[in-house]
Amino acid sequence: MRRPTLEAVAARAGVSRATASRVVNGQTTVAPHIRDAVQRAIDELGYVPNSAARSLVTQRTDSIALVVSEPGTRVFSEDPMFSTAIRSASVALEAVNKQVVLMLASSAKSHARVERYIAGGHVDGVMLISMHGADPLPAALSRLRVPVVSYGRPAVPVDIPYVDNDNVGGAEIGVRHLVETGRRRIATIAGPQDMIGGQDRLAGYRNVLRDSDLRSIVAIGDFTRESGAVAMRQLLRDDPDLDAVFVANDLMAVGALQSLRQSGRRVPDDVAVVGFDDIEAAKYTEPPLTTLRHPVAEQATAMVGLLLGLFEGGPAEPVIMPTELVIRESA
Amino acid sequence: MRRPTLEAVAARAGVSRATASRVVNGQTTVAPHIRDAVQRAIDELGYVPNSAARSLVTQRTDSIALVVSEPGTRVFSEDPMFSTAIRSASVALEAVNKQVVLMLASSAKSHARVERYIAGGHVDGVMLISMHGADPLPAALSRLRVPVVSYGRPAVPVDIPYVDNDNVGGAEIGVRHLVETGRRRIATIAGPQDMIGGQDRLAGYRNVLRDSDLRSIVAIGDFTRESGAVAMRQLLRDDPDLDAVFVANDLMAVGALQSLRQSGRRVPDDVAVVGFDDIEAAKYTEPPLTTLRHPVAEQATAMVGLLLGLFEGGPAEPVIMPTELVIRESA
DNA sequence: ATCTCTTGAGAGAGCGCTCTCTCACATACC
DNA sequence: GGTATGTGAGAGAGCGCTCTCTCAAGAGAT
Repeated sequence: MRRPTLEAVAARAGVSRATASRVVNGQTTVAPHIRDAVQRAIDELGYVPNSAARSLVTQRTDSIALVVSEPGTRVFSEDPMFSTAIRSASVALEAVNKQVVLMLASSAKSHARVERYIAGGHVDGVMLISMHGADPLPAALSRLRVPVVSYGRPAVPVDIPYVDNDNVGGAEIGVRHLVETGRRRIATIAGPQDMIGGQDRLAGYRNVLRDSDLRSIVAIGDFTRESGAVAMRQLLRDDPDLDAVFVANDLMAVGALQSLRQSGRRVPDDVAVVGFDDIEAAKYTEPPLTTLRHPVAEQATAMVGLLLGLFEGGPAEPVIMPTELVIRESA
Repeated sequence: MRRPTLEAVAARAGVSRATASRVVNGQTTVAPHIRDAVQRAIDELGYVPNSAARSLVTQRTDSIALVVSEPGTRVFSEDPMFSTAIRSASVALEAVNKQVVLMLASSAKSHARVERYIAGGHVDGVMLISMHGADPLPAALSRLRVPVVSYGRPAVPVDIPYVDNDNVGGAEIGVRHLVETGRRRIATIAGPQDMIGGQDRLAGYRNVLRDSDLRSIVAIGDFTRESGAVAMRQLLRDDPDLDAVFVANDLMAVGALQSLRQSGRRVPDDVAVVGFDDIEAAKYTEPPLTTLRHPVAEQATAMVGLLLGLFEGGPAEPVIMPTELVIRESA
């Protein structure tokens, strides 16, 4: 016993398939009593349209690919930015009845897979989350003439609308806060330099130090807690007298705090720490973390809006969200 | 200019559509030189099969719904268990060329949406993650005769194979560790009692205390950091002399540690703390958290195996994964 | 040389739906 | 009363694919 078809509904209601289709798709050119009869048949049979058949003829799938170009397995699982963005985007898409197809693209092999899948017309549009600079995906997808939007500015200049926060400006605010509270040896733990976020936040740090005639002290991490801990130890070796550190994301800041504790430094008395992202965990560190907040959920929602706009044929401008300093106890 | 069809490939290769289809689907009953000709046509045209047309006739979609019945918005974003499970399941499914359709089911409204979608035959199978006890979804889906597996034992006794860890046993190990290290006033911060994990871990705690003739001191949280902090404050008010607390997940343990710090308690000297899950953050708390580890990634992979087994018609037994005590500094 | 059997390839139906085209009928206008 | 104008409903094509059925050609058996 298979699922009922539109044919069955039409037969039961005593109308043609075309009329049944009209009712299913909410067209208004159906007389009320006929509409009711069809509706009753639908309810009685438990009819649900076959999506494959529908998208075969409409050439739409009502699905959106959410492609996560994850930098590494650890970050995806641990960094709440990802889940928050995925969650918000999902909710926004569900609100307009689009399905979310989640694709993880970590290796070159999976890149090919994603590309093939998108090319296969399985989805109406693509949302790209957080790719590395060398990521060939944005360019490849943009070539496929599929509507694509990106969470975070693509590293390669490619014609894809995106939503991002003001990474440079945010970093400047954070570092300036350290300068203004009297810190003089301000180091930074930067993010990976093949990621736009990593580059921009480092640029913001450098901008402020240059203006203040302070020396820059840089260690590079990869946005994981572990790398933050390692980088902090290295910074302390390089310059034991540093009195502040701007960390490019909160996850690394958590690791940095641990290293500072292990080295006997008091935060913020000996060393002030400023993070970036304002993840939930930032409230629970010892001491609670001063950090830069940006509206991840709103960014994801805006990204959905951008994509929907693309469907309507509208030209889509990049959206930049503001960044705000949240002062807690670490700086 | 639209995408090339099988028709076009066949024409270019000078064969029939049927033969082209045979090559695309890797059937062996095609002479080598014809197969090569078709393959060349495919490459030249950049042909990709239309999935809608294919699944219309095969009645398969090669997609799996990953339904996350999230307890609350915060947990999904913050608890790395979710992202780890989602990630591992995705990877395992991609390995067998199945697509992952991510669906969040938080409200009753979205439950209906999910049910309709599944009923619509959009997917070949369903993986359910972490539902509440009152969740009607497992029963509803099982009624739809769609293959369903669950991450975590369903609260309602329903015929769905699942993968879980030994929550009761794990909790017992954790609490026994506290007893054996001389703690006498052992409280617990339990998880939500409408979740199986919440219930079972509390049951494990109670089992050990009963055997040891110790009094149980219980506060209930909802698996968020915040609720852990609140619950800990409450426990300290109720029984200022408690010397240990077993917390039903690490996220709440992080909150509990903060409350303990704020109340001036030293950990583990005054109060020992044992968590559950061994999330990455557990290594970075002050002090690092003693907790119970279970293999989330492996569980997710096993769940995929379970579902694939269901497709083959195999009867599927529940899989229970072991839990292991990781001793750090908090207990 | 005739018949059977295997192998490779084509013809064509049909999966379930949408949507254009067509037409019957009712209403309005001169 | 005849023509123009709507309006509601049906007929039927066709979306791109798979898969069964059919058949031609060659190999092997008698």
